[in-house]
Amino acid sequence: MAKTSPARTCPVAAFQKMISGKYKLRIVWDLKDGPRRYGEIRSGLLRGAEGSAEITPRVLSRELKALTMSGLIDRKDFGEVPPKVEYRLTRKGKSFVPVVAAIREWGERNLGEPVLTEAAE
Amino acid sequence: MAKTSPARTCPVAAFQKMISGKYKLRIVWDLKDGPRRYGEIRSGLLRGAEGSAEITPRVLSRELKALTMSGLIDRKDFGEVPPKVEYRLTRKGKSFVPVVAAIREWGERNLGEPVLTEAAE
DNA sequence: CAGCATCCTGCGTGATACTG
DNA sequence: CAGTATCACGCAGGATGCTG
Repeated sequence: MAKTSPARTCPVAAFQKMISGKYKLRIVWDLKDGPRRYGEIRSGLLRGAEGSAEITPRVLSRELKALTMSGLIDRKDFGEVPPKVEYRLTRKGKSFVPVVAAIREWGERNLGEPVLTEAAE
Repeated sequence: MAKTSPARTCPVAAFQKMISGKYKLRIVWDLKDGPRRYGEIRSGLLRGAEGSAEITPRVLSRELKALTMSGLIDRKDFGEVPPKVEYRLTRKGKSFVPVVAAIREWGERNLGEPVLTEAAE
């Protein structure tokens, strides 16, 4: 459906869809320091979260696959046993890091504290 | 800082939670130009989306309430009939606009095109 | 006009178990 | 180690109808 439709799927909506999922953003952030293996990502996510119990392989796998299909990360399978797979940011993924950084920065400044609504209530 | 704060609810996770919902980001973006009435927001969201059919009052209402409770927007009820309610960004909400801007900018640059996964790297 | 009440459905996510 | 398969469930979110 090429369509002539000029209505460009609202970038924000597309973004929402791309990062939908509880771990995608954190995975990207985790990979900014370099390639990581499946298990490392998993452990990393666990360390970062105090609330999450465990990330099931099914979920993590899905997130990674989605990120790969979004073109943010790249999967490198070393083949052979024992299995070794590394995930790394693509160029697109790297270009996305600053955005995540902005999000984190803002979040740290405004979400760390218990919502101090300056005039609310 | 109450708590020992070793595991600070990951800002990214908090962010995700805050903007969870299909319209929150777009509502914030819409309000950056100034206060808007309920109906205006609704129409605005419809214009911006080519895919969304209609936003049900139930959903929009919920999003607005959530944003209000997050401290991003402020609800001003003019009372009296006919009902007139305006929503506007709080200081916190305004500080969030640049982040959304970054998201949009990145999205426009990278999500408008059909994912050209650069094989090379 | 700006909502709320009710019903219904798909999907994201967690738990558990198994495999190459 | 790095996944896949199956089951189950909560909840976001759409449809409809009603109200102050």
